[in-house]
Amino acid sequence: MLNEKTVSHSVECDDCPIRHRAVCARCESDELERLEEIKYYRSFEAGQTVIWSGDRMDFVGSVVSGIATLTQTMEDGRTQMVGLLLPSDFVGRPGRDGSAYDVVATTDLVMCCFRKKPFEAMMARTPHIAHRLLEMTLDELDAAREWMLVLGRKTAREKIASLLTIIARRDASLNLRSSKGSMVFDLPLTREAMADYLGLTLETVSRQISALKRDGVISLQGKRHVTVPDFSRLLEEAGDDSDGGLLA
Amino acid sequence: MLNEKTVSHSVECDDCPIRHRAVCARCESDELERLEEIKYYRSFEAGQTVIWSGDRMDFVGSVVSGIATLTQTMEDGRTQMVGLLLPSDFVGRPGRDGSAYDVVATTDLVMCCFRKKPFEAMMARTPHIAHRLLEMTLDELDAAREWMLVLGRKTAREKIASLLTIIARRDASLNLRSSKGSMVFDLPLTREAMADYLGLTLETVSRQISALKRDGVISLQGKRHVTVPDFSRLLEEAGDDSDGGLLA
DNA sequence: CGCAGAATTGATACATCTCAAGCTGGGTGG
DNA sequence: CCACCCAGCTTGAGATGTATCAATTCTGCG
Repeated sequence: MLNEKTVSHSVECDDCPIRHRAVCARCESDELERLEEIKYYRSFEAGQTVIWSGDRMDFVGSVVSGIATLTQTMEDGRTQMVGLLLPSDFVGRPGRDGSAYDVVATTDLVMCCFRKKPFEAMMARTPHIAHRLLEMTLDELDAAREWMLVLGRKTAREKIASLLTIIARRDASLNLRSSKGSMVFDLPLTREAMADYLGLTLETVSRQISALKRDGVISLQGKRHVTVPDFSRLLEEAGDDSDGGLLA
Repeated sequence: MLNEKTVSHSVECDDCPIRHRAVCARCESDELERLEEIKYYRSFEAGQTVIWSGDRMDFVGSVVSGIATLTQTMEDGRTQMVGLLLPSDFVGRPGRDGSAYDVVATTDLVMCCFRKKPFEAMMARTPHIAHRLLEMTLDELDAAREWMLVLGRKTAREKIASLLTIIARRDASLNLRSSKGSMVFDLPLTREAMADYLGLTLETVSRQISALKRDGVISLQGKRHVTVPDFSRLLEEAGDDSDGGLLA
């Protein structure tokens, strides 16, 4: 069942789709060359677990393409998603051996990996990498705190709307199509995964999506393809104050 | 009403209570000297707001003594605490101008501050600081994700128990008294602040504390002083699997 | 002493969960 | 090519945990 592959054919960093967003974004060409020497690719199929919580983790890496999730699970099975990893996001923690979370590929996934030791050594003498990693970590911390507000204080309907705005925004920033108000995108998550993200049950997720559809806030083509006729309306539903920056 | 003071008398870094835990922990003595030149102290009274969300923030700093909270507020007043700042914790984000959160002193508070520009410059040429800040940020991110599980999936009783374990642990790691199973500490938060931390109402917090008292999980002397006769029992109530590391 | 902020307790309302039944659509084997 | 199957999803009815509204009771302090 383990269909993970280590891809050996080398891809040039210069042609890499996440060249300017990932942990290597600030690297000069000579630094990139050294990274190129120690990097390797791994691919995973949709549904595969990349790392188990508690497992020893001897590598770090960036998502090149596809989507993965970070989840925590309690003994009795309750699970909470704590992170959604999109292309350019970083996985792993320099200076720690085990993973604190399960990392699961929700779509087919390609990662650009480094064994931890060489990466740490590289980081120690390459401030560009350390600084970029700090910046990315601070962004993730902000996102996590934003999410704490969603989890702690928003209603089910607001939670769904919040998730939709986030996916819509991320999608827009990747694909650069902001067709004036009307946005279209695919949900990369099952209802159950959305529930785990939002601290809800999948039934409640389904009901609230139906409700938003009934109220004309969104429309669906199939179960995953979403159209948002009026983004500011969606923002209102999410309880977000600012209608600010479509492409923040 | 603004009773904040800038304390001018200089305190030696060598004698600083957070010397070995704060962002400066890894600094050599020459680096410390340069930090000493640009640092200044500010104190705040209990209840005072240190920074308003959205405000321009021209400094960063560390909590030297006292406790502060990081909170987010929605238009309609719903509030979620997203961070609890104890001595040695860092406030502010290099590379960003405004604060995303309200920072409020819940007790009298002393902070060791740096104007942002000089600090950023210092950071750029002092890897010890940048690395320590990365490490601290990663720790905060882990804590935030842990908290997402609490907010999203735990019951009110488990939330209270979780908060108590966290406070107990932090208190123990500061004061180094682990009198074999029986732990004693003060709650640094009002019921309302606890509610804001846990995504509950203050009434529910009060009820669950009463329930834990009734069930012998904790006992109270006054409203703030807590005794935990059996810490592992409290951990069970929190829904945490491991009874692991009292002083992790 | 008496006031004010903090906390407790009670009664009821309501949002979300739980349990259960059906639906839908895409893939597979006969 | 059709029938079936199954994961993913939707919808319903009832149970339950927490919020809400309201009334007291503490506790420290001027």
